[in-house]
Amino acid sequence: MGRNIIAEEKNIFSSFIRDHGFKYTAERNAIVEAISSFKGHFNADELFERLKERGEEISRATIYRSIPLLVKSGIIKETVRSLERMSYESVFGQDHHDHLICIRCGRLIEFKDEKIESMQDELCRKYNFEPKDHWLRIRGYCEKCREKREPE
Amino acid sequence: MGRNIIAEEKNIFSSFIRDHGFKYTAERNAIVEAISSFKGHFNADELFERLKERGEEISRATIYRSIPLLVKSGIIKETVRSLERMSYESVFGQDHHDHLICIRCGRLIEFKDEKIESMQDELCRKYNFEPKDHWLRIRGYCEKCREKREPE
DNA sequence: TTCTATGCAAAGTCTTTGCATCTTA
DNA sequence: TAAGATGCAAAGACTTTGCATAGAA
Repeated sequence: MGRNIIAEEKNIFSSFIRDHGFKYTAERNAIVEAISSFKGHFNADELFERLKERGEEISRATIYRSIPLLVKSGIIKETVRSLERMSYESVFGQDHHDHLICIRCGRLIEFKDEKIESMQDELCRKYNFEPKDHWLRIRGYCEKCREKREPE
Repeated sequence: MGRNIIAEEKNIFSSFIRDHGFKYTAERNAIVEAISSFKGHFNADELFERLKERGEEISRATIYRSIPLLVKSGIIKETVRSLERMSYESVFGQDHHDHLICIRCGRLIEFKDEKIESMQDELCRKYNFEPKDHWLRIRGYCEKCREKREPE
């Protein structure tokens, strides 16, 4: 992986673990590395499989137990959960983006809009709220589906 | 229930059903009525219980089978409850709003920002996307928690 | 009458948990 | 050595599905 963020992620996670009196195990280390190898979203099962590909047989129980820690440490965050299962993405090393989701064909269009983001910041100031993360999904009909729109 | 939207919801749903060659059953009617009685979010189980309270014993299978139809007909939409199970809300009879969510104390601040919404519309035009609905969540620290911030 | 809907129970999918064993600090 | 962590397998929570029967159009 070309991302040199791995070191940062490892640092953050291992500090988090130790600061809370937990233990930084080989499994947890492998999990952070595997997470860093994802470019986009992943779910618990995909993480399990990725670890397997990398020769690390870590039980699903451990994966599931590690996810809340990863989220709390700040290196991953929850992402879209439409009809699908919960999925996650790295907080570092990726451009933030939001989603347009087509109701009909399920197509997912990623976008990033600076103007919307700066208005969000402005809104937060109004509420004296310190934003850490945000999540915008717009559901509707994509270009291709606008015409032929009918329930499947 | 004070909402006189029930008639509208029933109309929309029954039209949807009949337009697609399905059948408008007593169960489906009871389900629309129960949905109209919710003020906010609800999930499949809460819908089941609400029906029971109203003296309608409708099987969970039927509830689950009806939800996609309700969504497609446009009278309810998915909403978000973070780590919890999927939940829904009525499309009518409620003000749309988005959320600021405090990471520390869980406080939920509702807001509506016309400027952000109109920029979303503009963005959709750029992608030739026809928006039907959107969700914006901003996670961070609320006024009260900004100072005393510490991981739980 | 025909085609769809319902309920039941069984099966599925995803996630969590108890417990014995192993590991980190 | 003590407090945690892991893996396994079993249990849970939520949702979907096959099938026989009931019901709407």
